[in-house]
Amino acid sequence: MKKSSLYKGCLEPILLRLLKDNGRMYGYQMTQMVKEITKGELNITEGALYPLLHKLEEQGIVETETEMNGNRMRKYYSLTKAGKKQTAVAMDEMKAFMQSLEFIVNPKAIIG
Amino acid sequence: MKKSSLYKGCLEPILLRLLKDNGRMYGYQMTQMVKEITKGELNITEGALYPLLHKLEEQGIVETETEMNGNRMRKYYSLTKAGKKQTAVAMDEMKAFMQSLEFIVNPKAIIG
DNA sequence: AAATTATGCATAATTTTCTTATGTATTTAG
DNA sequence: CTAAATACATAAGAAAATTATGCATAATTT
Repeated sequence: MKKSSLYKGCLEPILLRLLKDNGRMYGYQMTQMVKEITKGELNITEGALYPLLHKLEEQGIVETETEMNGNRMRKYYSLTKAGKKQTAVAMDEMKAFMQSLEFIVNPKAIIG
Repeated sequence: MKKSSLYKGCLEPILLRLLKDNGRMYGYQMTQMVKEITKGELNITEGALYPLLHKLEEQGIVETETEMNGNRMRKYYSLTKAGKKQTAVAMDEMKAFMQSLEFIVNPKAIIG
């Protein structure tokens, strides 16, 4: 098993958390921030990131603004009103998920 | 996003933890125990469980003994020596994974 | 000055991992 | 006596990632 396979399925809540905390971010920035926060544990690949961001935009969860930084394009993403509601739900689900997996890292938790 | 998608990639460490703690288990028993531990949060489907168990056996991580319980078959799985080593590694990875995702459920953790 | 790395987006092909559906068979509960 | 639970297995399909590829500019290294 690849270590990275653990993150499968968690990318969406990760992105929602970033946008919730930082308001407005562009894709590359998200990859760098996650790398920093997780101390290199998680490196989001572009092939996973961009298609997901596009899906979230289609679903009306995020909206975009494209800006030029010198000659380079940046596409900024931010949560819509609906996206903020969805994020709250996702955070609750994530919390429940983490708690239900506690027994793996701390098996004694199920005894006491 | 389906709630259950969060668990993607986590099934293998879950099974390894169960076998580590309980020594010897059969498939159906694993599904029931996980359902109980997670208070119904996680229901392992047979289509995910059995193929994975077979893969782990091929890889020499688990070994099996088939027993008859009345007229019904039970296929018991237990960790091999190599499987125990692999489990220790997997538990460490799982711990790192959970910690690196802490910021999602508890964003203030990255400040203090 | 040239080459490499970093920044920044995007998509296609493939793989991994799961869900859903199907199949077989015995036991228990209503 | 029928439905649900127990117990295994596999195939078809979907979901979500990795890997590979492509384009382009900026900064850094050699």
